[in-house]
Amino acid sequence: MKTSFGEYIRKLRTENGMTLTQLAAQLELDSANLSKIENGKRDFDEKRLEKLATVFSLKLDDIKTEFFSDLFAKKIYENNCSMETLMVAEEKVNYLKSKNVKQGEIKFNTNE
Amino acid sequence: MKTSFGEYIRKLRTENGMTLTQLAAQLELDSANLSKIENGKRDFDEKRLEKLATVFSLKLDDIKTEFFSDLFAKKIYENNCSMETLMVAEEKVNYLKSKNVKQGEIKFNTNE
DNA sequence: TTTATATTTGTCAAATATTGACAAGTCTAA
DNA sequence: TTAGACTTGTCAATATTTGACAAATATAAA
Repeated sequence: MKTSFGEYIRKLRTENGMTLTQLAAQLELDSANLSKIENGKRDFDEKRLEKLATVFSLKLDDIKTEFFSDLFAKKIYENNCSMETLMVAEEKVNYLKSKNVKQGEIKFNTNE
Repeated sequence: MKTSFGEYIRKLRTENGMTLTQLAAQLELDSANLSKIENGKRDFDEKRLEKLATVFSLKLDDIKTEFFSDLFAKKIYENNCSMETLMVAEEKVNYLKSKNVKQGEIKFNTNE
């Protein structure tokens, strides 16, 4: 968990004995760009998360956790955000979820 | 805390008896676009967070918490990420911090 | 109603950012 | 040295975001 997303991919790749060229082909991207991704000089494109999961037979959810947590951590670190930010984010997610459940189901009472 | 960033701005604005035009002028943006921001149809530009803090005499840290937590919550909600994502993000932030403290204290002036 | 102000919505070109692609470089192991 | 793996730099093509303006709607007071 304590790695950047680039390092995470590199680990997966080398553990499976693949070269940059081989993995890049499977992910349908340039090996030079994959190299940059692994070295944190480019971002991995969100739309390829599913391919990545397929190639390494991993659960998409686990890959997403790795991907988005990395995104958040970098933003927080770069912007010197307080750790409270994550707590508030959690509240907000729960709020969004409860708000949307009500929409989907029969709404008996609205909180607004 | 249970509001979008747009709703947060609107609350600040109306509580201070300002019109869209007035606040937009202070933030140096178009009032039509500020309207969209408040209604969640556009994103508030990160580079204006400081101006926002100044206008309402708020601590920049609090505004940042509101802003970034909103960003994260929306991403998590949209992508159906697990809540674990936030825990992992926390670990990663701590890792980035400890990594960089070490750089600052032990390593001197390495440019890589 | 009319008028003035406030807000919303649509659109579009300009400014930015991201991506794909390729060339040329380094590094390592035969 | 050669081959394969990897890295780095660059740039045009795409995509996204932004600023700006016009026009529509809403609200409230006269």
